[in-house]
Amino acid sequence: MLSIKNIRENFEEVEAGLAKKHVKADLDHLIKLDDKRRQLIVETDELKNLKNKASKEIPQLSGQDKEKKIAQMKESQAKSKTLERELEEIKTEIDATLVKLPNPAHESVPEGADEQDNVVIDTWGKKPSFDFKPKDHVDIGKDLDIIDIERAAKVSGSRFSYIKGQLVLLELALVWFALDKLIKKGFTPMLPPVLVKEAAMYGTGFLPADEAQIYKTALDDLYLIGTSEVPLASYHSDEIIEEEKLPLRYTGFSTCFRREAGAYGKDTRGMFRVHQFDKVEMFSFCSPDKSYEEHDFIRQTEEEMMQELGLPYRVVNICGGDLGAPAAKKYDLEIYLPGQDKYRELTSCSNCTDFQARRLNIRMRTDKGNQLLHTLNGTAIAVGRTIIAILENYQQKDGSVKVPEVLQKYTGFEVIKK
RNA sequence: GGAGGAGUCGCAUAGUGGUUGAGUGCAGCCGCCUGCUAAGCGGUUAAGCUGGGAAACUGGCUUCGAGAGUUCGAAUCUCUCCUCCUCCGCCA
Repeated sequence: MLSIKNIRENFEEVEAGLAKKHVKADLDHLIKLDDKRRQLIVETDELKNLKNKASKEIPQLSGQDKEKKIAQMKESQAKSKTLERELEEIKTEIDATLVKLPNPAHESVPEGADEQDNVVIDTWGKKPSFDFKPKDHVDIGKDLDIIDIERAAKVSGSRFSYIKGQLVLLELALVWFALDKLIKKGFTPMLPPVLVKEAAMYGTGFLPADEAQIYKTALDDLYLIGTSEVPLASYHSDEIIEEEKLPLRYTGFSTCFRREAGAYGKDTRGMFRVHQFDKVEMFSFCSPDKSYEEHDFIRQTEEEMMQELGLPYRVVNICGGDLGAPAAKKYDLEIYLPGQDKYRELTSCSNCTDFQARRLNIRMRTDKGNQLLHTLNGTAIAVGRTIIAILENYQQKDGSVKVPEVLQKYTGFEVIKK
């Protein structure tokens, strides 16, 4: 969320940042509303001041003087209530507008309307060459009996999967691999709740923007998280953190749930786009003047993991029109999938600046007073998609799949085979 | 799910309609005292909004789990909700 103060003080910058996201907002109208709000605050505060004084005087008075004063206050309090109601309405209107405005894009974000305009800034690794026709993960999984999508459809519907046998151990190996690395880099591991209250969804900016993507429970006003970013960000809500403790880094491992509404035709084959998957996530609470450094750190960490896993990828700077509401800037790592002969999104990391911090009320204590901090998130390992990438990139002619070397100490085997 | 109890300024507590601009203790910080330490004495320690002022600074308002209500006036009374605790039931 933006603050009205920020809009007043950095009008042109905010306007430009929103324009980059292809969002048009009537900021002039907002400022007019805020003028009215301030004026009403002055008026109601005067009346409240009067009230406070009177409630000290009244007990000292008696008889007619007392009756008179009470009658007088009755009248002025009625007026005060009316003004306060007016003030509430204006505040509600301002907030309703602000909560819908996305975080303005950073100046280093490329211009553009959609995916087509994202900018590839780096490419790593060599696409594997095969002396046979490579299969996609669906066929590999079926042939080795380690992925069962048909039975998942029977039990849960489309876009679900069973992971079986050796692949289960590969998943856990990936999780261990990520956690080992991140703990060394100062991340505190967390197993967060996967059901959260509405406030956590609003606080992180998934509501109201992405309502259609979120599962909601029928009887309990709780939402299933689409990423552990939600409970990790909310962990410190309404807190003030000492500046010396920043950056505070957490890594959350959780199952994630996404409705994938509006993706009906997309990625229907296999488990690339499913309703449920496991993910190791990085999250950082950071001082505002260091957040772009931290963003690079998170991106580099993602790249290191891909390199150690030996998966060819490219880095994409997401353009303004393709950015979500909370992010001021975002990088995606796209992984090469031989089964599709394409680079596909595997991880992404965002600098949300103070957008989530304002909604969640997370500040840092500095010598110069308290101020909102910045929040950043990045995928460490999106397990499902990483499994796809490993199966397709490490497949062999005989139908078996080699285990990337860095994972072998966790799996205890070197090859997945029949 | 049923029955009770509780939520006050970092922690602990006082406070059942009006001198509460929320007191006291502990802890923290600063100073004094002091061979050292301890003790003692004095001061100080929340957040948000808003007005005046170039600024230093200064005035006002709000916040006692959250929201609504009663009242001229609510930490205090009423209602709803949230969280935690105890007991019973059920359960991985």
